[in-house]
Amino acid sequence: MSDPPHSVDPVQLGAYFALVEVSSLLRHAIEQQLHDDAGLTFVRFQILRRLQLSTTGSHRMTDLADAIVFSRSGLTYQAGLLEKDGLVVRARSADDERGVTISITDAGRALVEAVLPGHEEVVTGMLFEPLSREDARTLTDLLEPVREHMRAAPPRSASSRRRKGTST
Amino acid sequence: MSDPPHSVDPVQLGAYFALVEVSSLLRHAIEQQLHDDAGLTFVRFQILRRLQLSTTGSHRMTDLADAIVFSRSGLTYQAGLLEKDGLVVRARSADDERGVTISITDAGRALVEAVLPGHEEVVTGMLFEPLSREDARTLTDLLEPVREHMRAAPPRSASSRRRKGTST
DNA sequence: TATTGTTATACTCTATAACTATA
DNA sequence: TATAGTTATAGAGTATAACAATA
Repeated sequence: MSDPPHSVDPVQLGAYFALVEVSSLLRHAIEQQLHDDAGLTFVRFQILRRLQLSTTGSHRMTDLADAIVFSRSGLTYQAGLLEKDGLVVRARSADDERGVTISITDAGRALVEAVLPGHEEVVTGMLFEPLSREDARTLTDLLEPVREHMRAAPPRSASSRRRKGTST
Repeated sequence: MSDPPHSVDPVQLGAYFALVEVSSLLRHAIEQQLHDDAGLTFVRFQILRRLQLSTTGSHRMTDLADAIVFSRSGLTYQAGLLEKDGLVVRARSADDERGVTISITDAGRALVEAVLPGHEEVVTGMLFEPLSREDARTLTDLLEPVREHMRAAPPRSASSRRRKGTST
């Protein structure tokens, strides 16, 4: 019972548990702050933030879905909510008539700007209070390769469609 | 426009983004593996794992809810599902007649044991492939204080029973 | 009176499959 | 035929508030 065939590195296990717990607690706190301050969910905030960080303020729907690990229909749903509030706009892509380009509006930018301070306050207070700046850098250095590694493996939102009816 | 009143440490910001993205991607992958291999959600798996790790194989409901950052009603719901499948049992606490003690069953332990290898495979493959053992230890060393710090702050989910040392 | 856990409810979110249109 | 996005649908999960029982 306590000696299963799979010998796990306890160090890894500890890191994994800590990561899960920390991100879970952080996520909860963020979710609440965003909700209270701007009526935003974390998902919608992420969408807005991604758009805002983009040079063009725009993204292709599928790309965005991939970036946030979402099904396309899920993104359509969230985009609909954001659009209804005037925070984003959708339009057919210029280069590809099949595509849809979602763009952040001025109101969207303003909202992000308005929430950011409180958002960062939560993040700073919860995540970085016990960490030095150097620690933060170390954390990034550790997680950045992991992120790239995870992104390299393609759990794409589009792949689900491909693997499905493709008996051909 | 590029000089808002809130000056954020870009290093911290990077660490935060990386953490969010990594944990999100990891969570998705885990969720899928647990579902495919055992029909478990991440939340239910966490409940079982917590119980299994406990010396007694048991926990008080509220304690468990706190541990997993859940509302008590949410835990009641999940516990109901687990109990229906014979993976846990609930009984009135011996010392406190108001309380309920939830315990993992043999079937529950067996299921956890059965899923663990695949689970760890996912975690190892996604999270630790780009990390050395030393990196993993560093990661833990960074996140452990954060976890404790977060735990020290009053959890929002437990607001209804927040009278710890406050007021009165 | 405060706390524990459950219930009832209402709501949000997510994924799947079918559908339209473009490539 | 394959891809991009939407829609319809259906199910799961969560929190809140009211409630019963115990401290």
